[in-house]
Amino acid sequence: MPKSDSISMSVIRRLPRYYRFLSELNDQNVDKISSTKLAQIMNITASQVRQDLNCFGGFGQQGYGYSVRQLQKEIENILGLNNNYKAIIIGAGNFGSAIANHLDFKRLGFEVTACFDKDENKVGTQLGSIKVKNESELEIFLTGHKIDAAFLCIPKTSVEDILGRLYKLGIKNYWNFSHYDINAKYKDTIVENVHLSDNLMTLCYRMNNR
Amino acid sequence: MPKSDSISMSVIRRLPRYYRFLSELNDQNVDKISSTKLAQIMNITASQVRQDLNCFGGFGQQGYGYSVRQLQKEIENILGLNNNYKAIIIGAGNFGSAIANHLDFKRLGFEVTACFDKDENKVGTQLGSIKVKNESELEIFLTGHKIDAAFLCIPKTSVEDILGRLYKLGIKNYWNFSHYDINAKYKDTIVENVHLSDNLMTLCYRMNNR
DNA sequence: TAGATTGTTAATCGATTAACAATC
DNA sequence: TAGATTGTTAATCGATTAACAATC
Repeated sequence: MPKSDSISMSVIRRLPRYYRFLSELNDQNVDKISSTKLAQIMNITASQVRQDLNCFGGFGQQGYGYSVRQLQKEIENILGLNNNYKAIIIGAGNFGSAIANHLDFKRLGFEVTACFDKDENKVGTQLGSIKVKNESELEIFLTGHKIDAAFLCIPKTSVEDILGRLYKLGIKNYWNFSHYDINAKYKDTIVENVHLSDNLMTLCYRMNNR
Repeated sequence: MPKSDSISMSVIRRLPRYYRFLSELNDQNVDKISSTKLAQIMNITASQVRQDLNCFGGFGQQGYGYSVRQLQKEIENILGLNNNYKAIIIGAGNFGSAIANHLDFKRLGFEVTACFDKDENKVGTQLGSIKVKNESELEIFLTGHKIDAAFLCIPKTSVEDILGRLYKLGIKNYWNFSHYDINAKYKDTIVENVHLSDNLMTLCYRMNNR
């Protein structure tokens, strides 16, 4: 029963964190929790917890609190984690294999169905449970399969070309590990960027300005 | 000539992005730029550019703009990118090797001087230009070398133990790829977290709520 | 019913944008 | 000098926190 309209990005980016904490509480067989208690654990304010949750509906019960299990399920639905979106990984290098091997995509709303690389030496090798295909097969593959998103694990210099091909084939959702500004080029795309070097520079700043 | 006092995190997290764009402009031999032009390129407002930069000093010249080279250098200093902070990588798995092989630490303010793993099969192998040491050698190594930061590329379950050891040995700065809440346990640490799964869930939300 | 805790409105705080005087 | 563009103050906007009436 979403109230939505338009939820602010600040709220949205906190949802995965709520989900993590609720999953943990659920695993510990905690079955109810108040906004005050949850706020304490997460190190935020109770007001924020209630405001955030109420963007999507009244999941609590006055005088009682929230059902952990129910709230976890609600957020799971809000995030859309059971969509099983079909994704492909572009680039079977270190980052490609890092995410393929360590992330539990199923639980994050995705299923990775293929991986592509242009390096002949990588083609045919195994990336987690899937086999690396030659990048030249991209068009054939995407014509035959409905793919929802692409995870770009290639350097900025390689993005331009491959992005053009992916976009032409209808891919509009990207998880981007490069510094290429996808959204500037293609306005109707949804892009989440992972800027590791920006993150590391921020650490450097904070160390430098302790 | 820092004005500082206390710069907000919003501003700080934008600095690496300014630095990237300025480096690029500099590489293209652009030697002056106005806040309006820079804002255009970066897709933000000119007001924000001027406000942000003026947190640290008056780097521009009225009627002219900013010297690209000078501004890039200023931000480099603000970020502290020439500190050459000594860091160690904990975990020689996919993420450890991904960052070791793909990030140019020197240009990001760091130098990775060692890598540790508890897996006997990984010990002795090469990670980029450094050799993987056994985690049991941690204490000996850290007693002999002044290390400024640790990059944790291990799963949450392994963090507790190793973090206790690192903290005891005086390491207070962390780049953290796990979901372990370092700062909750050790208040006087500086921590930058990389929560890839949170990021991916956000992509899922945005696809689900297009 | 009394106690607890939500949902929601109002107050505060901080961040972004606009405006313009200072000045190169 | 006239034109351009900064540095900075003021206005606006949005996000967070506080307060409390509704209600389980």
